[in-house]
Amino acid sequence: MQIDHSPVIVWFRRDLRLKDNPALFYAAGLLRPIIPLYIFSKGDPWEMGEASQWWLHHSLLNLQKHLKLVVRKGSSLSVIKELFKETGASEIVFNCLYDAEEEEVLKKFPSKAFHGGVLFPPGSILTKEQKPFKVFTPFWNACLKEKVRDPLPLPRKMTFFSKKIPSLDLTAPKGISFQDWEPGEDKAQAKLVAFVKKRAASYQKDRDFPAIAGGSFLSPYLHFGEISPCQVWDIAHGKNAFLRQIVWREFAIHLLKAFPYITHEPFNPKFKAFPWKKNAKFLKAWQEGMTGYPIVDAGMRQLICMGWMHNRLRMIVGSFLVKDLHISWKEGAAWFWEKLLDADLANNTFGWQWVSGCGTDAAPYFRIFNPTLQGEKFDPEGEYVKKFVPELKLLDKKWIHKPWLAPEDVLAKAGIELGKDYPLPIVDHDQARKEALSYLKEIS
DNA sequence: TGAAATGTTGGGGCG
DNA sequence: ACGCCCCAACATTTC
Repeated sequence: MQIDHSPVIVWFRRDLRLKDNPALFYAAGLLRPIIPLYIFSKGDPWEMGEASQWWLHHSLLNLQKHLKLVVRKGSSLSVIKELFKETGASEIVFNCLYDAEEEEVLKKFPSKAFHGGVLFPPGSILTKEQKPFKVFTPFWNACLKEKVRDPLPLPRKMTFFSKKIPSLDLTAPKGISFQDWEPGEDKAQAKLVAFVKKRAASYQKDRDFPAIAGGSFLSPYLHFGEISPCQVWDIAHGKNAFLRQIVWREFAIHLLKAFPYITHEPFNPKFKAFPWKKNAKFLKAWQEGMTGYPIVDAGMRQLICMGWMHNRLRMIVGSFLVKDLHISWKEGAAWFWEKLLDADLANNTFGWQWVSGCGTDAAPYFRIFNPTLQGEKFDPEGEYVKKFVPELKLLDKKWIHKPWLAPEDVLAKAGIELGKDYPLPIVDHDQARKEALSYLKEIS
């Protein structure tokens, strides 16, 4: 019998790990030379934002330590075609992202796709009527009834294609760096273990308070596949408050697969008529964290300096953009896409449609966050605000979430002149809220 | 994973 | 002691 020694291409995308990587595990099991490939895909309509590019760069460097990664640039289809020709490869394998590109690859090349990045393949969790779930809780309950696959170990033996073939050098994106983060599979694993051991038990209690490091900080690792949801499920078994969040991610992925248009259109068609405002000045103030509402500004500034924002703040700043400034959720989604290390098309789209009330299982439109009350409830000491809005550092906690109401002498003592050291509110929340509610009436 | 507006109740001040 | 009123505290409805 003739033994097949032709190489097999493992196409890495957002599964930048060795453990629990079904495509890689399969390829290793073939006992044929592996060509690990990464493509900087040109012409991608969702090209990565600057923060994500930084993360990706470091993740690829990390992956390169363990594999002979071939790095190319171009359209994925032509790069793959070229590589088949150059190497005599007989097959390409990958983990699905459920995008249009991979469907083309499946059609055009001998290939095999795996569901390495999800708990369950999109389309496999359905209602009794065999339709996608549109409400989270029933989806969650349905997931709990299913068995999540066990994580795969490291492939025991991998042989890499030995012939030298062209590969681009990785170059760091310029002028950007985040010290709070360490990309890489090992770090992801360590973070998960530390979280489950030390903080998962108090997650439910702590998760809403941005001054407390109550979360897992796994989102960028999950986005780039340095850790898989199955690994999380396995280790965090039974920690349901936390696992719910993993299932929100799953829910968003399944929804985007079922309704791909939601990246650019509201799921609820009534919202097509919403009179969104174009206001460059307000948008800029929001982006820079200069709205005059301390909790909003703290969140927006955390995003810029950390490439990440606390979940509670994502809701608050989202609500503010959409319901106080009346600017479209798409502008918010675009800014998050640019600035988040964990920017994820499914999560980002879902989150923004949720907060603006036009999505599936969305917050009802009239559920409008009051930035002052949210601040007082979830950052009662003002620690979070003071960390990211240092010009308010000396202000008493009584006024920290509403400096425009503070008496003159209190402001003077804290060294703050409103309108100079820190902005006055760019809109009046109460009035903006009423305006938003009247727009709702118009469209419903 | 909200908050404002409106309704209800009950304690206490006061004539 | 009694009724009246005020309003805080809580509950319900509405957006």
